[in-house]
Amino acid sequence: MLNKGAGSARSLGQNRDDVRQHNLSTLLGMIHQAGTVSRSQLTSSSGLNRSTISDLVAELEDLGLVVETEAPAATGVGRPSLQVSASDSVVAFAVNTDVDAITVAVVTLGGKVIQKTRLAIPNQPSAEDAVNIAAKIIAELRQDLKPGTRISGIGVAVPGQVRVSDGVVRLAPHLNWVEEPIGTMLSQLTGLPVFVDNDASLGCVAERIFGNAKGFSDVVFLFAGSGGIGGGVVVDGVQLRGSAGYAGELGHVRIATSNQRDYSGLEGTLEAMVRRDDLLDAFKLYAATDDEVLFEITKTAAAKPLKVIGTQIDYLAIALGNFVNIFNPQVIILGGFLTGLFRHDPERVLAGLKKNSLAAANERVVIREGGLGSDLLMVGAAELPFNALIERPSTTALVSAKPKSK
Amino acid sequence: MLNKGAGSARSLGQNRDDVRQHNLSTLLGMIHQAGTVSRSQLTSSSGLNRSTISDLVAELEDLGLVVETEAPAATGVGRPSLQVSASDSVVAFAVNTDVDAITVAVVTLGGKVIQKTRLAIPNQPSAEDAVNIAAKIIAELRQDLKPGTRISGIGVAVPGQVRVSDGVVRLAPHLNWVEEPIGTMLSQLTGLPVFVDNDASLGCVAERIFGNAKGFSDVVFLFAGSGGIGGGVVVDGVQLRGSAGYAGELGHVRIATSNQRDYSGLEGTLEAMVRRDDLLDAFKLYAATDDEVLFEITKTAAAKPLKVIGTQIDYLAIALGNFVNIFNPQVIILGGFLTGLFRHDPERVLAGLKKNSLAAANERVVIREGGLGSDLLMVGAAELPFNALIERPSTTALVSAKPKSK
DNA sequence: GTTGGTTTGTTGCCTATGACAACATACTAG
DNA sequence: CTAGTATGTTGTCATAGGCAACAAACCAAC
Repeated sequence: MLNKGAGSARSLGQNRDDVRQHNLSTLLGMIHQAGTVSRSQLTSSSGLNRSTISDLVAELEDLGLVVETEAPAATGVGRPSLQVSASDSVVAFAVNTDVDAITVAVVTLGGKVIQKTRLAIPNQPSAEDAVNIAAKIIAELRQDLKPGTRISGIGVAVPGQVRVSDGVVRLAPHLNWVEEPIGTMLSQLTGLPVFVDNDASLGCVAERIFGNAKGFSDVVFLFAGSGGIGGGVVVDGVQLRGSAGYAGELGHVRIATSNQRDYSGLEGTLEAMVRRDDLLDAFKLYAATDDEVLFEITKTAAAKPLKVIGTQIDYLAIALGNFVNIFNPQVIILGGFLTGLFRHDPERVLAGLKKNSLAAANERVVIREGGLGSDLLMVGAAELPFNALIERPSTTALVSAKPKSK
Repeated sequence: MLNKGAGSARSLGQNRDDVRQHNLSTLLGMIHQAGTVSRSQLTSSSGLNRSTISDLVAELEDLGLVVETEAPAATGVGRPSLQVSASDSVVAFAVNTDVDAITVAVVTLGGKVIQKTRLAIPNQPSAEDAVNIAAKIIAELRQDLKPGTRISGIGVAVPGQVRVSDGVVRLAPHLNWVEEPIGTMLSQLTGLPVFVDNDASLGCVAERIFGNAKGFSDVVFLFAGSGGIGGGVVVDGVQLRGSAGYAGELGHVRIATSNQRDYSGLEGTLEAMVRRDDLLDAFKLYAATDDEVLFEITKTAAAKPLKVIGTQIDYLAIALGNFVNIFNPQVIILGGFLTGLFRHDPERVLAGLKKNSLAAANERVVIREGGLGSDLLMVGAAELPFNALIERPSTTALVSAKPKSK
């Protein structure tokens, strides 16, 4: 029942049946991303004929994936176009196994988080504990789902390196997990398809589809929290995964000659030079929520913290310069306390970025804060099972919410 | 007549006609890459039906793009399959505008270099000079083409940052070119479609299709010469280009805290820390061919050069570690004098790579030397017009070799 | 040589699906 | 209420890949 990650099917020969699948997939993807679109919009942006759209949408409706509704507010000349929405009765579970808590959410195909449960955990949970807790919460949430709801699967965001193909966590330093096959474990407990990926990659996915990177084809995403710095990259509209799914480890890119180490033991990396703990030390805070850190970074006027912040901004700018030279993105999304560094002195970040990258590559790049807040990872994780569904709308099996009460 | 670079058509809706185009394109791509394949191989690797392959190949033959021949040496049971080859009468011109010479070649659709002319230039040529010289050589080579030969266009490899979309060289430090629209210029002189790209990116393309990265979907390519260090990346089978075509500037990635600058003025970058001139100094050579440098690096036993070489190896390893963390490639291809550094002490390179990257990401990566030698850039540059042709086999116009002698 | 087995090429027919055109429908504008 | 416009619906058509049957070209064994 364990599923492969969003695969990268190289385009070979194309049977005629594939056309239908491709078009269904494309339409469902558009509807998923937009939440609600009119049929005429689908017609123009897909380039297909009106009658074809009609037929395809009808098939998606038969599959129970989308819902058609009358035009709500009639505006403009001509007959109002029918609105097509992703069905709210198709959902995915999103799981985030963090150091201090396990969060589970129910996300609809339209991208809305309709339920969220966060269970604080005293200490580093073992993989087994984490999976058991997640399975328990999922079972409870599953009871509360409306009748008729169907589940496409479970997406898990893990702060560590994940072999996407089979859902094995290779190394999660903060959780102290090594070679944990949590995909298989969770799949066995729940009977649902499970997909696992790195948390930052999923944050990137979420920002690209529903957040501040929406509509961009080349995106660099950086997120910094208590667990270090993670990254995600979208290249030409596709999430960067690499040959085994470990690509995009932007926090572990070496940018300085230093023996400071990051949480994975690498020297002089972005994660080693830009540390939340160093900020807390400077603020003389010994524990703080992310919001408190953000507030302090933005507002502080004391000399010592300002120096630390300045140093971190400069290192961040070096890393951003590297990423601009490597990826030539349209937009860079910053999340976590990197948002604070950017807010503190945007000009310094931009100046450093320019200094550390080629003029041609940096001339159009824009830096933005992330736009999804606390739902970021939930939305991103849910994309994993949804992607599988969108890739094969007519053949992907959905699981009924309440198997017993048939 | 100027053409856009190998575009990244996001897959929208698909008309039924597109299927035929897609399949023609896929087959022509396979034939181009293989040089010669049997029809049965095409059948199995495309997944299409025998009869469909028959029909498609016939269409490609009608278009004059491929040639079918009887099975040469009958081997194995069963009826021998017809062999399909890329037509030798379809060619592209490849141009490389380097600091000290302009090279022009004629490359066949099968990837063979059938003519090559290298004209040494005393000093940095202006863009205008370079284009005029290239146009002149192209005109001469065009005279010598066999009657019936058709030209798909011109591909130009430039050591600098190129806006691929319209063939403008934004900055080529060694040539001292700024904002030179050489694509348009050369197109006007020759009447042929012109495509321009960065030389290292094209080297990567060449290695991926015909060289030591053949068959890999995730490749990092690094080339070092007298002009500095350039890079190219293949992600999931697709060349990394970025939003405007400047991606893959791997030589300008900052890896050290240093005020040494590279040729583009950036501090502490790979290109700044791994310099050919530093090696020449250590060898007490004041001018040397690439082969001489390679020989010295591999063979030297003197203390001072050994130290320089060791330092450069360590910096190279840091950069490679970064690229492994970022791209999780299957293979890294080294070209130019980086080949020498690798040959000098492969274990040191590999150890440094491991030290500077995550275990999960580096566990399967392989480092190889480039396999194409002096034809590298010619083959790579020719890929630009060929790619345009392969993308649209039935609608891309080919130009006759001798327009006058009609 | 002959026969059987195997693989591939060719041919004619079938089917699925997107395009198209004609018509119906639902809105705005005046 | 009429004209104009944009969209949905329906039936027909054309196209291209699948398929099955047959032919062709090879090998192996006797």
